[in-house]
Amino acid sequence: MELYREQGFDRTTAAEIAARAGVNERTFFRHFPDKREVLFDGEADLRAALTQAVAEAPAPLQPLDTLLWAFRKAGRILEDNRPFSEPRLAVIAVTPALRERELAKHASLIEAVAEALRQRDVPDRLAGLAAQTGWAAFHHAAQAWIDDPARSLDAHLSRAFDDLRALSGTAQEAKYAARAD
Amino acid sequence: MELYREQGFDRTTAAEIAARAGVNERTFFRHFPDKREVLFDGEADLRAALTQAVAEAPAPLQPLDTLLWAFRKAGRILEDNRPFSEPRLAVIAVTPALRERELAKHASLIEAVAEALRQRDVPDRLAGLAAQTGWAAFHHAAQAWIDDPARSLDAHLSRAFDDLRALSGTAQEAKYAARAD
DNA sequence: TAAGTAATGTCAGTCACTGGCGTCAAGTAG
DNA sequence: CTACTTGACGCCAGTGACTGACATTACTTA
Repeated sequence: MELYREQGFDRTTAAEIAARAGVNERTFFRHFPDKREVLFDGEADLRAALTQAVAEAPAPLQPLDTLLWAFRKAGRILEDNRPFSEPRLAVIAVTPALRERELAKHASLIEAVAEALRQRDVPDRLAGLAAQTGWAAFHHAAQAWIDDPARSLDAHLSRAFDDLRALSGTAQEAKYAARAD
Repeated sequence: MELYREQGFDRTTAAEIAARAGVNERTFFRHFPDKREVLFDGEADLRAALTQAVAEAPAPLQPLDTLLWAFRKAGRILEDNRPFSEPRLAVIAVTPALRERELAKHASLIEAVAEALRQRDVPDRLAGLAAQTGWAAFHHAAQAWIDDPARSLDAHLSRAFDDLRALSGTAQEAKYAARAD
């Protein structure tokens, strides 16, 4: 992170990172499959938290409500990690190669969430769609929360999921949801 | 494509591709920024078709209906290109590096669609969410269409968007939508 | 403490990609 | 028709991400 922030991702070599960490370059590549992966280490935690939260959600909830519940719960990880994830996201945002990897990670998380939904007897076809849709809302909320930390992540989540529902509703509902911030 | 299909993406070098095309390796990299990009050349066409279709959609439509309309229209490009895109997708599917790039392309298309929606006065916050959500449905439909070409792409699209609506509906609606295939 | 195992260092090699430079072909102005 | 520009291509050398093979060191455990 230090190096990536100082000189940018593209201009820091794997050898530099290894040196800064006090190890050999070869050793670096034994810990991380590639240069990008360094920034996506906590992903396993988030995945575990998410799938577990989906599994633990109250039984009678609808797919999207299940996801909202799960995202609220897993969101605490984000809130706790904000000091770390903020510079991290800044680096990712300005590096196309890292954005690609981020999207791949998200896709993998979405698939895990979809699978967790299927375990809850959400119909197969709906599970994938619900996971992607819910994730989109989650992602929007997280982005809004980064830009505007004054509100809680939960508040941003509620709004994003309301927007989602408004999308499938009537014109009036959609416009209403848009007007109320 | 020949080489990627014969020996896989990872095991074909840029030099081989260049040789097969009868040019120098350096020339290859002057035409494509990198090895992956070769498989994503038609993207500009799809983007143009999509944004134009969104712009041309009947005025009174809701965001998601606008997208359904646009995807139907742009879907013809897919139908016409099926012989090309089928082996292409097969190669992408088995190569993580290519899947990453595909996700990046999709993200870029989604952003273009979102922008097209904003041009139609879809509220800012809703546009991004609608684009991602609609794209998810489109993608599911396209995938289903690849797996089951018996039905038309339009039919798959209708079903996917119905699923989408069912997600925001009541439990009964969702289960009903799932039962009807 | 000795044997075994896992982590690290060293070295050489492959390959994607880049900058610099010379060549050659196709205009284009005069 | 000629001089001049422009653009596509080939050639060469270099950087840097990774990888495999093997030696070495650190750590466990009997």
